[in-house]
Amino acid sequence: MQPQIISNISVDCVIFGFDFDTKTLNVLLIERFLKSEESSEPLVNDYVLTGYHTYQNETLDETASRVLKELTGLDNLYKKQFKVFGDPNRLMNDRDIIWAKNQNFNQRTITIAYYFLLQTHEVNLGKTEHKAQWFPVNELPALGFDHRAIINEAYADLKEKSMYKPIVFELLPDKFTIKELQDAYEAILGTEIDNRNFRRKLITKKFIVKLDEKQVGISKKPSHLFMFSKDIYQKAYKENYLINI
Amino acid sequence: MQPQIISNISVDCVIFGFDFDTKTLNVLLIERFLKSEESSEPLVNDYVLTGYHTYQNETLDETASRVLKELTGLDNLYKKQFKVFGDPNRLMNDRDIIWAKNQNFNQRTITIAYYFLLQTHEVNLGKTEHKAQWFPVNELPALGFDHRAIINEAYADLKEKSMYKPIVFELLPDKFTIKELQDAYEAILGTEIDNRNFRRKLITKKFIVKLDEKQVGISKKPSHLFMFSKDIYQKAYKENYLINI
DNA sequence: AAAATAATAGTCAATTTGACGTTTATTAAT
DNA sequence: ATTAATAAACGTCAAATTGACTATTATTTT
Repeated sequence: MQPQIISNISVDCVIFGFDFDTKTLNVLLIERFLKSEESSEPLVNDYVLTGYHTYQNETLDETASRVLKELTGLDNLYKKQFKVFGDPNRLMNDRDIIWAKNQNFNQRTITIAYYFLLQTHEVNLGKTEHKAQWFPVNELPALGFDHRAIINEAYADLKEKSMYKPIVFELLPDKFTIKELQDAYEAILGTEIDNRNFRRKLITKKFIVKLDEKQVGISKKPSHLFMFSKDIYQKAYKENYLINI
Repeated sequence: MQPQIISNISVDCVIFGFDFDTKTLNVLLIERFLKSEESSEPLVNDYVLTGYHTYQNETLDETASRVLKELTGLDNLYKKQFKVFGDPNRLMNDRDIIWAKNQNFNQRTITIAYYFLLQTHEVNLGKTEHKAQWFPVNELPALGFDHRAIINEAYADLKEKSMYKPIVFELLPDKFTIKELQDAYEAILGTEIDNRNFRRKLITKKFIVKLDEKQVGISKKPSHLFMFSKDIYQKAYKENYLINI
């Protein structure tokens, strides 16, 4: 027996992935496609976030994790419930109306939006039954519902948090180079950062731990690997109540 | 005809008020009282946040503003939708169960939590029909539902934001002294701040504008009044993309 | 006129920033 | 085996900011 869904409440997930090759921050979207029965011409052909309704016996966090796992197979990623989207007129454009009719829903639905952070290469796109695809957050395709607004708010939240919290590390592997860290910051913030000042600033942080390892398998001078120590960070954070407006 | 409510969705409001006399950050709570029909002894006697269900044709932001206005008569305050509380077992303790029976609701309800910022003296407590009262955020009374958790999360969010955003000004009048500003920071952060360094740091900010006015009606040396210029702040902010982890 | 008190200004060494130029370790090419 | 190419990594210096303090000033009340 299927668990019962709450029909007017859903969770939508903005899955952010940092792509090391293109050095861009990307969003994972799934295709929404519907073609006319008569003309076989596409009525709806755009992209949406992954999401689903909450089950009666499930927390919202659990819904988000379930939805993520169904699409990516992944667990235990950084997860942030950042905003609720529940305007009475969330479904406004023609494609949404066609889609809603086809799927037989017409109720006002409130969606709790989450975002997740990972590296694009962690996801095996071939595996999922949905047609899922990465898009740079600055080059999004046509999107259904209010999903463009949801992505933009998620991105704004991530951008802001990245400036004062050690959240970038969630987009990187455990072992990373300072250059990769800088690339991630530049992708998120959309700015260039002076490499020498960036290095100096980050390397002096006690919670950025230098490992006895270097990169392998690259041409040119291989760089040192570092890791982020959550423990050291949290200890240091407690003393440090500074106003920085 | 009454607008129709969405029975499984509500909004709860954490109303933060800064009290200039006690220099504390307070929360406005309303009494929840129910007495036994036989014994006339109180079955439920604690406090809760103000809140209500969303109407079908209303945005969540509108619900929050409506609920605020009903209790305080106020409009146009700083408002932040900060988190959703929707666990299947939100209503757990005995008092909640008695209350729920009495009010005839037993459905899983998801509540969207907001917080508002103001000065305690802006609210005329006598005017409201509810028994409403201010409590210091660190000395909360017995609370119904999961409202203690909601307040704590709101407070954590406010604390964090106050460290990197000019949000304290929402707790102060338009014209304020540097001492009042410091008091507000100390109340929020729960720390003492060196007065001389604080003054120096804040006065040098271009968006803290010194007025040609002094305090009136106080003994001792009257202090200068300042205001916060949102315009200047926003202009300066755009250039300033700094990592501060 | 003096006492009391809160506001406000100032000092100095230590640290952090911003804006640059230089050296070093590695691989690929000769 | 030497050299060219390239990205990593280190260094400099003046300016600005911080942290931890002491001192002065403008008011009102006595």
